[in-house]
Amino acid sequence: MTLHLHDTLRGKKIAFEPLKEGEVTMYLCGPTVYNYAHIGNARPAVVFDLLARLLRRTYKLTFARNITDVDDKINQASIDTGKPIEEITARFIKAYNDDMGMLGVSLPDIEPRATQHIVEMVEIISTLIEKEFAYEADGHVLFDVTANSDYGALSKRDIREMIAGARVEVAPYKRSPHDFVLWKPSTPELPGWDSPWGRGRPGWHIECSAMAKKHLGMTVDIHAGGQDLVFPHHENEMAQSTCAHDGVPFARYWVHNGFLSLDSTKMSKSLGNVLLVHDMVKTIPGELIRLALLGAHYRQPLDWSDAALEGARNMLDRLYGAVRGIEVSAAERQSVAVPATVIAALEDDINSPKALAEMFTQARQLNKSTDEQERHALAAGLLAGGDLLGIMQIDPEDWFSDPGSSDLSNDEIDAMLIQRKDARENRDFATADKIRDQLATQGVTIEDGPSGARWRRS
RNA sequence: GGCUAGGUGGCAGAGUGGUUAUGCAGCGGCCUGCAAAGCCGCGGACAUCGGUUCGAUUCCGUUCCUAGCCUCCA
Repeated sequence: MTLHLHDTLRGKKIAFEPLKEGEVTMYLCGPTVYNYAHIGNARPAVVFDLLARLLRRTYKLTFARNITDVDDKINQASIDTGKPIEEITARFIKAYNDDMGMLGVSLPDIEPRATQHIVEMVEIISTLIEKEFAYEADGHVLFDVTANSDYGALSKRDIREMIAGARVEVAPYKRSPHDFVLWKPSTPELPGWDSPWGRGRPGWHIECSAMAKKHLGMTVDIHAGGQDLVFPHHENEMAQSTCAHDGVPFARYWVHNGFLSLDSTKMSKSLGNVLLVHDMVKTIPGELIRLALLGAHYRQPLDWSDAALEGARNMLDRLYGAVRGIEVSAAERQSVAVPATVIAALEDDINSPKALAEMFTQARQLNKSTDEQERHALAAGLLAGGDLLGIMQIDPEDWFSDPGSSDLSNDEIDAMLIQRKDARENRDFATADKIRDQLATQGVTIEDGPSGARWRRS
């Protein structure tokens, strides 16, 4: 099985072939840095981090994830807080990378910022005007959607129908209601750059076209993002780029992740149900959040809840439980093969739930086996699979003994276990069970095995 | 209203034109001093109504429902 991806433009799953043999370029629409990332923002970061890991196994990958650091919301945040824009963006870029890092998301190869690509944006806009795909009106430069016959292909929309159903008041300077802004004037107090059309700032969509071209070339292999970006953002990017490049395709595969809801409702600030990753990682292990995000297929809707998190914890308990007590060196887990079934599942359009199911199948084989050599090999494979998925990244003992907010220390637990061991050896089961019950009330479970007792927190 | 994606067992969540998902929960058994963990086994599902077919949860169409988009948004 080779990698297959669901391509939004073609509307089906397609065998993946990069433009250049052995090399892949991928562009992901990253954050607008005016606030902390919430759990919904984390989904594409995690999903496409997994895709990047998968691609790096077989290709030389160049992965770009942009930063939108010029935007009305950022301007508003600056006005609201009285802090300079640069201070706000710098702070939230760092927070974003730190928070995503806690979820096992690696940094991309390139992290281009919009404000550092104004020249390239102006260049594309000029080209579009020259080729008569764009026009200047009332200080703005707008893209003329009627000049692009393919407009609407990505989001499967018909411009004529859209015009009929338009709900928004149309700016008077637009020739057609769906023409979108490439460049707009800026006021003296807002960020702005000199351009052939006066001092102004870019529209939202143009940055991705400019940065993708500069860093990855006219055609990227994979363009990724959230489903909500399909229209208008990606539709517009595609229109700009293909028109500026005389029809050269902009992206070979468009992949979009589904939405995340929170307890079956949309996350929104007005409802006050926004979960920030920055806060969550203070009390929840990052890889637990990551696993919960990978628990559903990336294109499916995912409902975030305590139950979902609980389910992920059970899964990690089972996986860690399987490899617990088996020593696998770091060098070994790096060199050993990831189970083929896990790879196959992931190569089938990033089917992470299937991949996890295969991990459990291997875990059961491991639990079943009494042959130490076989157990060791299965554990190593399981850990290698964990490395690919970005889970099982800590020592199993630490996983099961993390004191968290408990006021009972690990040493105290060990001491109680020694007392219990003595009691058991004297066949004083009443005392032994009393100790076990006492620990149970504090969330510690004892597991007696052939090589003595071990414990875990639940 | 339009477009897109969905509706699977108690819950989560894959998949398939005829045979086991997987995890949690439940039931029975093994193991254990008793438990826990683990192992073995069991039950239980494919929204609705039609159609195609020897046979459909899987393909086609209807209806109902849900989510996203159509305006900034992962």
